[in-house]
Amino acid sequence: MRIGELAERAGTSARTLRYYEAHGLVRPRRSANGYRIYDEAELRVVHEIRSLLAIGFGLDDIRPFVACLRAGHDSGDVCPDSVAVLRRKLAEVDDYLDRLGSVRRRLHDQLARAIAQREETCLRTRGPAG
Amino acid sequence: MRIGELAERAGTSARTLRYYEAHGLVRPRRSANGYRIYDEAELRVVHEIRSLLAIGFGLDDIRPFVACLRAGHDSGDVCPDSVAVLRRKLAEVDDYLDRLGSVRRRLHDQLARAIAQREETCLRTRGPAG
DNA sequence: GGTTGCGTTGACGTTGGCGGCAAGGTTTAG
DNA sequence: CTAAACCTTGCCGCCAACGTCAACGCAACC
Repeated sequence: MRIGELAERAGTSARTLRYYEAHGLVRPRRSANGYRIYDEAELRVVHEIRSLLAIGFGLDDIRPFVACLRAGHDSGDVCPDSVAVLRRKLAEVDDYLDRLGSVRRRLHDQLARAIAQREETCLRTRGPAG
Repeated sequence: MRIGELAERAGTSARTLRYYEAHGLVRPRRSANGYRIYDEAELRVVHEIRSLLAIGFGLDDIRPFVACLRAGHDSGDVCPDSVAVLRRKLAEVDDYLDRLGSVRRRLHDQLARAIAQREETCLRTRGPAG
C-alpha cells in the first residue's frame, strides 16, 4: 500500500510516516515512480510506535521494539534490548512519580497556607467577632 | 545593584534575568548609562520565580505570584489569582499523577509478560527438563 | 487535455527557558 | 593609555515530534 493508505489505516499522517522513516523506524520499498510502498507488516510496526509514543517513549527508545517485531517476534517487547528499555523507563517513571508526589505535597501545603492566611486576614478586616 | 550582582546572588545568569524582564516578571529601573538597576526586593522576586519554575510552573503561571509580592504581601501565594493558579496546578498534577500511574502499571505488566515470555522460550530451547 | 488528487523533497514554524555569540559602549584598575 | 571586566541589544541554537507550505511530478478520469 502507499503512504496515504497506511497513514489513514494507522490513524496518523503521511508527514509522520516520512518522519519515522527519516529516523529509521519504518522502511518502505519504492515503486518505479518513486512512491513509497509499504506491506501489511508495517501497519503493525506503526501501531507499536504510536502506542509507545503515547506512553511517553521517545523515538530512540522505540527503535529496539521495532527491530524486535521485524525479527519475527509476535510482540516487540520480548527482545533483550526492548526489555532493557522497559526496565529503564519503569525506573524513570517511578522516579518521576516520586518527584511529582513531592511537588503535589508542596502545592497542597502552599495552597492550604494561602487559604488559611486569607481567612485570617478576612477575620481581622471584619473584626474578631465577625 | 546591577544585573551581574543580582544574577550571582540569585544563583542564576544575567541572560536569565533579561529573559524574565522581557516576559514582564522583573522590572529594573535604568541608570544614566542604560544599565539595569535592581533594588533588594527584586532578589526576593527572583527567588520566588526560581522556586516556582523548579516545581513545574511556567512563566505565565508565575506572574500573579510576582504581582502579589509586589503588592506588599509577605508571601506570593496569598492573593486570589495566585490561589487560583495553585488550585489549577494541583489539579493538573493530580491528573498527571493518575496518567503516570496507569503508564506505570502498563509498563510493569508489559515487562512482566516480556520476561515470562523469554523464560518460556528459554525452557523450550533447552528442552522441557531444562 | 484539463482537472483533481495522489505522491515527492526541502525548508521553515511551533513550544519554553534559556545558552552563547557578535559588536559595540562604560567603567575601573593599574 | 590600555586592558579587563562589566554592561547593552539582537539574533541564532537547542530539544521533539511533527504541521504546513512550496514547487513540483505522476496518475486517472472525463
